Amino acid sequence: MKVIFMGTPDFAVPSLEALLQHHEVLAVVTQPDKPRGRGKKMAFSAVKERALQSGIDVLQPNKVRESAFIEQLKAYAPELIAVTAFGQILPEEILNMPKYGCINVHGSLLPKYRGAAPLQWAVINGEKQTGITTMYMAKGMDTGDMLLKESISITPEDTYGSVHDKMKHLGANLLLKTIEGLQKGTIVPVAQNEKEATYAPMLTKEMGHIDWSKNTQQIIHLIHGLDPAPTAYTMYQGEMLKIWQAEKTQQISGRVGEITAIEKRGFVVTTGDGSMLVTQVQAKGKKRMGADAYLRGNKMEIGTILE
RNA sequence: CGCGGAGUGGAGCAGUCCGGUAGCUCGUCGGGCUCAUAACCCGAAGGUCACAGGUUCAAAUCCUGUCUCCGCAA
Repeated sequence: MKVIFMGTPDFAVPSLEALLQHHEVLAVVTQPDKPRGRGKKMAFSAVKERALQSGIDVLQPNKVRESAFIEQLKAYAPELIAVTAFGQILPEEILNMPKYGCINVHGSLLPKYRGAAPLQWAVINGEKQTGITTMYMAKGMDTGDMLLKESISITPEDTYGSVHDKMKHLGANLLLKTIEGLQKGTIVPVAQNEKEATYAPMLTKEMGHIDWSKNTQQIIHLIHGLDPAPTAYTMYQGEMLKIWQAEKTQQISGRVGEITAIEKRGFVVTTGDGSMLVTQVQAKGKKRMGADAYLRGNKMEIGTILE
């Protein structure tokens, strides 16, 4: 099938690769290059990098709703537009353009977790299961009729990063199955139950600021859900200290956020419902390291309050 | 040229301002104590102080350049 693919980050790359193998990719649409990283160098999106490798046309409109871009798209005469984590809202003119429609690969079991950060929120909320849903795109945010769905379990050790890596491949596979089903006419679109809809808004840095009055388990879910970015952190002696790993441990009485013990593997902090052993951290300007290593060069005082 | 921090035995750090025998907390190895131990005691090994030049009687430390890593901001 003649397809145009829209996507931007690493999550979308497997979807593009799947299409390259099984369909005719007319062009790839991705976000404009932006200065990124240390030294403000211009960087291509992950999808653009991959598209260039295969010599596919790359379109990078600032706004997809500009008429010039829409005309450009029309000229390709796509039969279907596939979208995975693109980052821009498509106007109706584009949604109605291809014969097989515009389909989206979304990282949750819709109608749960509509929005920008479904994977992170599923982990933060301690969900035991999540998945990929493919759907027809509609005007609203992730409100279109659902096509196929496949679930995957979230283990207690899973982080946003690990779920992300599993899901991006699941998404690519489901995208292929969906296109195949649409061609054969074997898929029956199902409307989403609006009453069950929930939202997963974009994450902010501030969300990573740990509230020690929360339960240990909630804090651990937050740490996992924000790993590898934007990362959970606490304030120690006025500096940001990122917390990468922690586990529930035997309770030691203390005030919320107080460091109550220094152990072999890390330090113990009082939470809203008990104590938590922090085992991996990262100080400003330093690498991520085991809390035991951190403690060798940075003596923490028992009784210090983390904020 | 966006701002900033850092490269010192296997790990994390001190020492750098005010040049002059490389230190701390761990780990490792050997021995001891112990019913036993991740605990304790004694001892040992292990470092071209990121790299390249320069200044000096003498450089981890001062000067110049390079490489790498990291935080912030985007």
